[in-house]
Amino acid sequence: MKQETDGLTAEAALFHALSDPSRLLIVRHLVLGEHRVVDLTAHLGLAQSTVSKHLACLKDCGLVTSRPEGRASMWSLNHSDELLEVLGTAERLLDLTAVSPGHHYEDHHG
Amino acid sequence: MKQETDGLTAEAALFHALSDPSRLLIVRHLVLGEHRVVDLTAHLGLAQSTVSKHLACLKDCGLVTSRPEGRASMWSLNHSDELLEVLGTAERLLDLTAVSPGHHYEDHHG
DNA sequence: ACCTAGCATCGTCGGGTGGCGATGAAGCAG
DNA sequence: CTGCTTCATCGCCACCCGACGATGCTAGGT
Repeated sequence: MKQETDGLTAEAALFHALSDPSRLLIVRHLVLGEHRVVDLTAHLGLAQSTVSKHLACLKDCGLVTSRPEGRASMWSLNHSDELLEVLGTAERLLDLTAVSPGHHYEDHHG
Repeated sequence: MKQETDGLTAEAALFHALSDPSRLLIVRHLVLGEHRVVDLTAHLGLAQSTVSKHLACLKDCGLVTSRPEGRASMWSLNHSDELLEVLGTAERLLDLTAVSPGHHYEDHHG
């Protein structure tokens, strides 16, 4: 029998990982390639401990991976294709949602 | 100019709306069609106030809409196609994530 | 008019979470 | 070895959030 509840929780956890602006910023930055914690720290303007915690959160969901390189850790996305598809579809959904009130819809759908 | 920060916050809010098992369950139930609050209440086993709050949350993100019908409110999904695409891609991402790297398990849930 | 059904909202409470600084381990430079 | 850098973890704090019950409103039934 299929564990709907379990899958639901896992899916909720995945979305939770993406439900924070800082983490989204981290993900978008990792799209560009591997980055160290200190790089993300400088880019986000957050404390190093905060960034590490965010990375741990993303790692728990399997979205990112850390590769040790000397004293540093190189972080990168795990399944960037699917992840970007999720983000892209979400943005499209936002575009559809963000229609200004009072603005009437034009009936040509592309 | 484009407010990246604002879009980020909106996207985070969208994912936040999907980051709760109860809300995911509501969405999946609304896929089947319109439903009243009391129906969802019975289906989820949650208090009516809780369900109303979840629906308000989903409504704030533009994911659902309420249509007044008598004393009741019929709730339905807004952009079910794109929303289902987001959920589907997320599940696919979970499938990829659930596999430990280096160890290819033969047991796939299904 | 009166009661019931359905719903949104408010107040509350316990747990979860993001933010920070401090600490300690691990690796590079001298 | 000493010192510096980088990072993960811990403790703390403020805030957010999901859960509930209670309240009040509206619509339909009698």
